[in-house]
Amino acid sequence: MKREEKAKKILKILNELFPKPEIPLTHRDPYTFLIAVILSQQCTDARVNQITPLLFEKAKTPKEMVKLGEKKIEDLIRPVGLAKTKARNIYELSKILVSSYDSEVPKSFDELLALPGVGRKTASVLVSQAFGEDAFAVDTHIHRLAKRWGLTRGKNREETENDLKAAFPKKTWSQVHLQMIYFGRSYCPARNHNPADCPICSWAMEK
DNA sequence: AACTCGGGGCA
DNA sequence: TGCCCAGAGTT
Repeated sequence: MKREEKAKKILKILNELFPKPEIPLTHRDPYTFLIAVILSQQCTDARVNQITPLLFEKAKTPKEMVKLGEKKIEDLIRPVGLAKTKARNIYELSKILVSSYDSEVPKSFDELLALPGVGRKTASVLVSQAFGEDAFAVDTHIHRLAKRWGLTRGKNREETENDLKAAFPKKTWSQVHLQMIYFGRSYCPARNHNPADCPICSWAMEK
């Protein structure tokens, strides 16, 4: 099957299964979204969702976070793992936002990348999901699906990102990114995956 | 590009 | 208990 044809069929299935994917509440405010994404690093959503209400009740702006202090942050986020590192990053990052960005979250990939605790993945998620830029944030989940669907032969993230961008129309990138994450959770998990039961792998998977 | 790091999940 | 893995940071 030709790539455009395959991508079209995949788009159709994703749109049927996840029409207009809902952006979770925390995503609407860039600062709390950024913090939630950092907390999600190497951690399940369930754990993050359990602690964000408590954290944001205490501090939901950079200024309040700085005031709360590193130690208190660490105590509040303990269940997400890597609490010490994440608390330090969140604290330092919040100080930088206050001092250099007028307490706003910067909107460019490069500025985000320069913040402590923000790497390629977190910066990509921010620009695509909070700031509406057309982007893919390739993490292992996205990578896994792209490989299984034969959309990339890539071994690294960069290559996968380029292949996905080539496969789908630009204005769909951010939405497809979200849909792929939801699809991966429900139909195409990392483990215990049976291609025959997956609405896309069942026909798209190569050999 | 390859390695390190701290910690979660799972056998 | 040990192996694997995600994602940031470092070299």
